[in-house]
Amino acid sequence: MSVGIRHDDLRRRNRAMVIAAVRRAGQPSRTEIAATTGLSHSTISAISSDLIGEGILTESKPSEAGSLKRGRPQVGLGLNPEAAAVMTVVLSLNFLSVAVIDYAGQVIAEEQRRLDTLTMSRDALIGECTAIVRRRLEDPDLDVRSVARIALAIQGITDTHARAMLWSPITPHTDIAFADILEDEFGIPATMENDCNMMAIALRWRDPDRYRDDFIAILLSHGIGMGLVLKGELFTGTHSSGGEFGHMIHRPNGALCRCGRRGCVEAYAGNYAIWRNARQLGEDAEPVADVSDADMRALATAARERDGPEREAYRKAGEALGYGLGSLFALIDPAPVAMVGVSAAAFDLIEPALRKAIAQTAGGQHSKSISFDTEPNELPLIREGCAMRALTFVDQEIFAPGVQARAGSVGKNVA
Amino acid sequence: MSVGIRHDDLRRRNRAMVIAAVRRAGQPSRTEIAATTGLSHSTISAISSDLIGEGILTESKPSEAGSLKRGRPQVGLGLNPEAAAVMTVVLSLNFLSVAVIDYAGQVIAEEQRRLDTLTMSRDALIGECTAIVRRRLEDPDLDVRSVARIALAIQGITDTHARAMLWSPITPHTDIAFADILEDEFGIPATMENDCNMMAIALRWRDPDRYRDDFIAILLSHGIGMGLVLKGELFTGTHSSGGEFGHMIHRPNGALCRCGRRGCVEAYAGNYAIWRNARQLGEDAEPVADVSDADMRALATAARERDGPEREAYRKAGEALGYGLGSLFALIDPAPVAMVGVSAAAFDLIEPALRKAIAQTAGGQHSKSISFDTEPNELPLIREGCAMRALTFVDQEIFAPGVQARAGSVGKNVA
DNA sequence: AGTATTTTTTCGAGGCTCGAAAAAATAGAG
DNA sequence: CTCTATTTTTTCGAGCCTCGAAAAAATACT
Repeated sequence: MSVGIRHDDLRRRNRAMVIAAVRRAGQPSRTEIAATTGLSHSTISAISSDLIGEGILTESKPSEAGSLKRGRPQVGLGLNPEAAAVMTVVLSLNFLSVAVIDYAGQVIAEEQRRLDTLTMSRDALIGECTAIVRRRLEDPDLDVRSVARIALAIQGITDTHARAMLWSPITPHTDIAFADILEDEFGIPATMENDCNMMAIALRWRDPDRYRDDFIAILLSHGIGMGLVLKGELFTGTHSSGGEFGHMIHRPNGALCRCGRRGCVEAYAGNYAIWRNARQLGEDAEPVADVSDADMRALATAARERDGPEREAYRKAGEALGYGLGSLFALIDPAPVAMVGVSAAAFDLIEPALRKAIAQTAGGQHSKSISFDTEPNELPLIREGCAMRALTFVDQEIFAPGVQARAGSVGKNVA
Repeated sequence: MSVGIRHDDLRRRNRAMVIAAVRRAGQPSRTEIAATTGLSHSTISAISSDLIGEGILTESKPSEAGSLKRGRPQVGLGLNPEAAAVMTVVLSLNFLSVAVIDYAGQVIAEEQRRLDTLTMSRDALIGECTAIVRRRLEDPDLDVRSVARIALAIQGITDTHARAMLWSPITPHTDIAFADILEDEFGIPATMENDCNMMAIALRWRDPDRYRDDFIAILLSHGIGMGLVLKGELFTGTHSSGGEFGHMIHRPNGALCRCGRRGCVEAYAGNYAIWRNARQLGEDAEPVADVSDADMRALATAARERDGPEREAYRKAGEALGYGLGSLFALIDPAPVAMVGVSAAAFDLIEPALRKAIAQTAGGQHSKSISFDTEPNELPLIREGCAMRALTFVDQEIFAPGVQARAGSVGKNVA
């Protein structure tokens, strides 16, 4: 059950709030912070004075040259880039990418590597990850005083506590406790996140007007993934990262899915499924391991040129996505959707069937008003999401510590 | 965005916590409350002294005669039944039921009425509701000093803010702002809740060990409804009460649903659907308006006796529920399920097909371990849920007031 | 140079929680 | 029957925290 609020929690929470306000607003003045947080000027003054003294925030002279106003000019508060750094590690099919990011959110170093994730041994996969992290940490060019947090992201299922990868399509191995492994190796707190959840977080930071309290990010890639923000919080399953939209059942006993089951949404809308249908291989055909982005783009071009099996394949994908979204909307009500990944570039081919299908569901009552946005490139989004997740952890747990972790409502998934 | 914590919020929150602890635990001593809330004995002493002085709590001599312990005996704290009262109004098909409940949760008066909800005019329906509430409020036998809150529940869809019924199967009329109507009429704060959500809340109070942080209540009745608790909070849609499990799509373009669409779970598992299949009327047959509980029980008996269309109808219902649950579990991970309503009494007929279907979904990976519980009688559950919801509102908003409602995380759905 | 205006800091007041110690209330020992 | 050990509850002063009001700071306008 929820736990009492101690007197000392007060300061901690309000510190966290000031830091969060600065991270969101960019260069807010103390007065602006007071307005958005609802705290008094005196309190904000005291807290920001502390934070500046601790090197967490910095004062920056009025950024705008056009200071037309009369009185004492506002002085903006900004995040001190040198207060800390975080590292992101994104592990995707045959590709490993890390970045070091300063406290203000700027990338200060990165490194990428191709690897054969599908055939690598478990130890080799882990070894590559730790090695690349070590290289970045030991880079003498980089004055990385303090990497305070590492956030990993992987396609697939992670556990609720963001400690381990439970299953992933990019490797045959399961249950790898990446967070613990990195923490043991480097002594830096780490979390293991789901890629689509990070996409959702990144969208929220990129465009808070459009993606605020309720929205959906769907990854249209080899598999189908989803990141869901509801009521301002990242939605996760009770045991796992959850939100396995791609494995909702579209047609009982339908097409063969990569997961071994039948009729999943992914078995109609994943790249391999579109490929399979376009090649007319039949719904029982074994899913191929990978379809290159170039091949997918060729498929889309063919579908746009003539009415053939390619176009029909995209129609089926749209239908599956539409019915799936309709079922999802029956549960959560409609919300803006961002389509991310290679096939988002072919959304023109998918959309008509999708809208037709969704209109036939209870959740799609006002299907006209549901807005879709597309973003073909998922990797930058995932990286940004990881960075923001790691940075907000630092904001809260390192720069505003003091609340003992108790049973109950600990660790809200604030997106 | 979230708002700063003011100094005076502290006391309010801790007051609310003490009240909540007493409501949960029954007759806890101050020492026990200190232990569960994590606050110091001094604080608990001060707060409970206030609350007793205000007539909200009462001291009760050591309830247990067997006070074997050595030192000063604990004195239990209880809710003062006279501190307030709440009223519940449950509106279901052809039936209206109200109850007055004291602050300690005991029913002190009730009244029930049959009506023909399907054919009544809008005004007549509203009139019946206000009339029955007025009779209870004006009852001279009852010393109802202060009904502090009214909670209504109805089958169907309500809005997120618990103000209005948006749509309900029990009446052709839509968008009735029951909460506002009652508030205007009687000047008592009211909310309009979804029946299945109230079931979920009641289950949590009845059996907190089984139904704690994550569970599902499914109403198997004429229609199919769902109440969902995730991470300790009632799950609602972004605009409506949400959780329209019955209208997730089971088979695209499948059986005709009462909602006018095709292939919804309800079109296979609702009473009318089981009836239709048992009578072999075909999937396009118009759903009947009502099937009596007696008829449903007869159907179940027939299905148990011989392998015929009745048994097949229950099998199809199980299959639809199983695939639906599988899709749901793909999103939220498996959780304990309570089946409520007439057809829960026929769960033996439903379960085999349900388990078989769920085992074929991604969400049902460990389908063996998913536990189902049945409760044939929904009405008492709904009433209890309403009562607890209204009482916790009183706990928080009347007896621990002081936090201004701002934009942001206001009104958590604590189940 | 003086005044108006806006932002930020300072300072005392009032609250809240906490820990330690005292007070209260009982069971058991002699 | 008295005294001691034990447990619960209250009391009290200390230490923080936030707040409002007033002062100080920094600029534009006249």
